[in-house]
Amino acid sequence: MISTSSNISTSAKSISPANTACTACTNEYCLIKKNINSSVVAKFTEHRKQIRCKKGQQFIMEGAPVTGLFFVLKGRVKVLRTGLLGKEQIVRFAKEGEIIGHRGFGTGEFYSISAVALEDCTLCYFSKEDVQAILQKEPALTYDLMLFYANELNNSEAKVKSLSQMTVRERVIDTLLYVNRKFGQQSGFISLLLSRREYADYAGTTEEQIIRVFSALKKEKLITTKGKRIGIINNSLLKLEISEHNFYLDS
DNA sequence: CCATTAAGAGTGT
DNA sequence: ACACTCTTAATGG
Repeated sequence: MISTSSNISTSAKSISPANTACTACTNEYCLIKKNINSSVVAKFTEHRKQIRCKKGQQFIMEGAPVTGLFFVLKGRVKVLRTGLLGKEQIVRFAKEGEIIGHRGFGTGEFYSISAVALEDCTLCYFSKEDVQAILQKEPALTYDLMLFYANELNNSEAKVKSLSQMTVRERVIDTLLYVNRKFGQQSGFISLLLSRREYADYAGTTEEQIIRVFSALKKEKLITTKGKRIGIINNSLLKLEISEHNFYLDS
């Protein structure tokens, strides 16, 4: 994808000009950015740290003590819980502007989830103490966070239902629609690259089942695949198939 | 640039 | 779940 010219980029990455202030941030979905006009929030953001994360890198470890809160500035992330025999259950996927690690607040001393970068990411980090202080002082921000929590709860309830009441095929379709809705398509394929294994970990099945359902859907001309890439051909038919479970949408 | 290897996608049992 | 083939991506000269 990238041209063959080699040594130009080597020096660039060690420089860190990019601790751009939140005021200059282009990320309109971020709760902090949304409330940046408050002077209290603006001051709070001075303590922000920016972290770069390579693809595959884990930046929150389940069971580790809670130290702070992450916002995704750029890139995509998977949030997961590890089950009994190291089997991982992907709880959700996150993109720009989303919050990771928010459950550790209040009584929680330890992270209940792990988070790993699906692509090269840059994250914004705030310490637990800073976040707790700002939430006491800034109702508008706290309210926005509460809305986020409510939405998260709705999603997780929907997920319980999908895992307990849907067939494998329906869960796979549900997963495809979710990822497609959230990340969209680019030139006919879902813009987020996931392995079959990761689809399985989200849908609560095995890799083999995912592959089989995918090839069935492919035969039925509902989707198309090219390597890891998945394209949705007939969105409305797919929706129809799970409509009796009336999933109401999460973003 | 090509050759070798490793990783992941598919399929049958 | 396992074994196997086939395809694609990564590595190294």
